[in-house]
Amino acid sequence: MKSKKLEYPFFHRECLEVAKDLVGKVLVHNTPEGILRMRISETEAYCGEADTACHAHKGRTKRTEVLYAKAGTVYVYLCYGMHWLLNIVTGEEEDPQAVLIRACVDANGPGKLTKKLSITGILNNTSVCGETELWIEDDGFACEIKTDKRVGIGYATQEDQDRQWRFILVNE
DNA sequence: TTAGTGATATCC
DNA sequence: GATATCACTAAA
Repeated sequence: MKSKKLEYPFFHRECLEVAKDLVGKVLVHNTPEGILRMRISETEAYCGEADTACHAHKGRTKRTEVLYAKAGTVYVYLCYGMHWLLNIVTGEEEDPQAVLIRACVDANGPGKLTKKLSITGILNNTSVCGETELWIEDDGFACEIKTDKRVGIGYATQEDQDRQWRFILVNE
């Protein structure tokens, strides 16, 4: 099966669905040095203002503005002063849902992932659809996916921390 | 286990 | 203007 670029309709769905479907897909970054490809092995869903773990849960700010954009928009966030975290906006415009790309095969951890792919804040507010330097491909890879609790969100309510909104690739 | 890092949000 | 916080990593 030939690789197929994922377009707007793929992201224009509920973030839990998108997060699950993104596992096993290939993240592609077209840099001046060449094209980098990495298979996504772990994602997390952040489902809007009702989700206390989501950055936008208490309203729109300068930082979370991007989450309100339309599906397929890239949200790159600098965390702890040194790590870029990569998110893809999903769902309806004006509804702050997003999928955090937590890890790829050969890059265990969101900070390492972005370092390997040369992703920085300049990609914030760009899109993964259309003519851009960053996109996601489906190469027909089928895999088993398991769910788990999200991590690193100790500030959220216990209820939200217990949600199984993390999706992990199971390697056979 | 702990330090380090810097943008953002929230408080004066 | 100042401080507290944070979806992390590396080193021990």
